[in-house]
Amino acid sequence: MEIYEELTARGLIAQVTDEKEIKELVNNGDAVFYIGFDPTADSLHVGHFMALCLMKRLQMAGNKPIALLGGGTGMIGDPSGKTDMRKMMTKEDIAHNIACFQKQMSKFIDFGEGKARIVNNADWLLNLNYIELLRDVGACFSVNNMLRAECYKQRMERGLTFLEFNYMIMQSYDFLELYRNYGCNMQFGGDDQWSNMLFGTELIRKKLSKDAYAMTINLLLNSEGKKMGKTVSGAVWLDAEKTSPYDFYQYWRNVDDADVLKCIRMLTFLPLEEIDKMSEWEGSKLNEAKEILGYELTKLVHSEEDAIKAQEAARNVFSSGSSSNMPTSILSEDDLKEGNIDILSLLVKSGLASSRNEARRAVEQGGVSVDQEKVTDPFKAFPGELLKGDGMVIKKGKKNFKKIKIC
RNA sequence: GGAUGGGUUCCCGAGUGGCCAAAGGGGACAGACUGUAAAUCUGCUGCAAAUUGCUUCGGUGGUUCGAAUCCACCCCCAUCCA
Repeated sequence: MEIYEELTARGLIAQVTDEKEIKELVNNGDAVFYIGFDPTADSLHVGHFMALCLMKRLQMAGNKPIALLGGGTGMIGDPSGKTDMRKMMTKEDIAHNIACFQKQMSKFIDFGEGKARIVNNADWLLNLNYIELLRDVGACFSVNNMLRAECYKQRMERGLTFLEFNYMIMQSYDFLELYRNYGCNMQFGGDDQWSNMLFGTELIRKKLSKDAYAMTINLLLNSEGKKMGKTVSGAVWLDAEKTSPYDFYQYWRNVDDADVLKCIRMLTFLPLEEIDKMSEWEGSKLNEAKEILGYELTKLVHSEEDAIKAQEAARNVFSSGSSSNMPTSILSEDDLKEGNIDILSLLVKSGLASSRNEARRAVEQGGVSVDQEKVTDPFKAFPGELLKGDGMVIKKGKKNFKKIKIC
């Protein structure tokens, strides 16, 4: 199966400007394509991961990827798909985020000589002259057309600043610039980027009378139509410091039944035949598919070792209650009061509860146990001795475990 | 610049002098049921402490025994007019 067909079969492709041309380019390995990454945080997240996978798949098929870091566009902020104005980032933030992105990306993509490229649009955007730019490319944009673009519709209701309105122009200019300098003939991006990308191809046509192509990938949505990779506390990060491999594994281990297969298909590199077999699985058998999903992704993002550890920790905790590889909190003697520690402090210090009130609630509602024994008295205290050596295991709710030790 | 309507707890949204830590819904959390799923039902949802105290309703001042609520000024958002 050729690469384009595989991408389609995995449900990745959303929209393309010219299917026939793109199929040919990509399958022959003739595409020089770019994907833009806006440095809005100091770590990549699952959404970026999809883009990186796509990059990798296409690279393996002989195409040349360019990762474009938005050091310049980041100064503006993309309004697409956002309901509110973005917070403006400082130059320092952006530079820091870019450095973090670069590091993480090189884990996935081989940026060796002639294989792939990483560029920063700050290099050409920051020194643009306003009047020159207006005369040069501003004349190629019809405001009427821009306002019709889907990505602005929502913002027309809630407010859109001129700053953000210009994002599309900058992104189009990027494409033009990459076409000129690196022969970049294709742009990929999330489906929410579609209109921005179209304007880029149009700009190239107007300025250079050349054809360039655009293709979007489906956003990873769950069965309720919400973006995946988000939790209440924020995104699921690829950085182990921000989302531990265990939590990362657990996120995927816990996806809805309805979403497992889609995730496996879109995010993992497992062969399609194997995935097709799984689609027969039903009921609790799907739990196996979830394990596979968690394992595969943790392996890709972190390492095989982390994946094994996370899987074992999860299995131990949920079946046998054994505590090996369990996430651990280390306390110090200072956390003890007269040699003891009370249950509420344990919950708070281990991070299982964010306040003593919350901890109290959990205890009172029967949701807490220590070393397999339910604790219902919020004043219960434990001697510090128990924390020495192997420590003790504290559980809040069904899925939150922590081993606690002292040293 | 002018007119009008707004800014309430994680979100939406009620509250127009004391009975307000603030209705209702959503979400989150906990319990039951399960498969670490979904749906459903129940509890719970500012912080700390055993009957209490403290902080919160865009900001700053003021009136009052008492302010989310009244007054003044300011900031922000939306709509219409320029």
